[in-house]
Amino acid sequence: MQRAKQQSTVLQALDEADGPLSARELWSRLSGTGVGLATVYRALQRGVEDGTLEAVEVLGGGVRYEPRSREHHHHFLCSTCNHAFDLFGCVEGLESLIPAGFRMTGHEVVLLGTCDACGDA
Amino acid sequence: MQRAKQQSTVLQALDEADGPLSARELWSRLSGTGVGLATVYRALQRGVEDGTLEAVEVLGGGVRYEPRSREHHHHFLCSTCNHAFDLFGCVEGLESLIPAGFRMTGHEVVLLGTCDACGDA
DNA sequence: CAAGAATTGAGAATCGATTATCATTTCTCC
DNA sequence: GGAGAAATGATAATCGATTCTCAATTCTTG
Repeated sequence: MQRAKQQSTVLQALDEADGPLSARELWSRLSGTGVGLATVYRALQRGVEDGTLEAVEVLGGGVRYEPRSREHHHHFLCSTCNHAFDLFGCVEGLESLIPAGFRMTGHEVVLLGTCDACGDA
Repeated sequence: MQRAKQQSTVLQALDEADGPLSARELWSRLSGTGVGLATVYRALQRGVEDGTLEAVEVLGGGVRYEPRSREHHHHFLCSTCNHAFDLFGCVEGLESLIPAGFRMTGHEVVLLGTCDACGDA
């Protein structure tokens, strides 16, 4: 098998995903390419270091990674397949929740439910 | 030390907290009472089983627990002390984010920033 | 107070996720 | 083509969180 290009294979697979992927999710999408799990972790780590990738924590599945190039967005977590999908758009009224004395620097929104594919069943 | 009442000590400490606590956070608040970490886990597990407690995942700190009696609310995570605070109120416009074919059953909102105490520094 | 059941704390064991190691392979630059 | 640097895959080691084990303690019921 071809080597020394495995990391770009990993990053490309992440780019093509419809949401943030965990190391294992990403690895399973690469089965057949011979890429090792260690290489997946290496590619992710390097991506985070050089600012290409961002580590995000959605829910129920540890850390997931996505390209930092994506615009501000949130996620939908399917409780059946446990996959996180990107959602575009944002919400209103967050400021009203902040208690006095607290300073807000960011926010995360996660919608839960069943995705299109899992809802058919 | 007194025994056989340790579990209620644990649950009481959780009731008095201003947000969901992880097993370790809860345990550290009980230092001096002689309660063991295993007992904290036992109390939490039992609480979840009988429906008194709810396990919630906020961000950056694994599973936290809170009494199920609390009304619908969200959380503020202080990036300095890593403590999660309850927030009351909710947000608008969540439905508009859902893609076609997806069904939403719930949502989580986490605001990030610095809390009152940490912001003073 | 006695007997058996339940609770407890300490530490060992387990589990999953991530990182480190190492021999091999591939790449780069001459 | 050759030498040294970098990348790779398999697997061992590590790490933190949680669960399990077990002997000692406490509770309950009479």
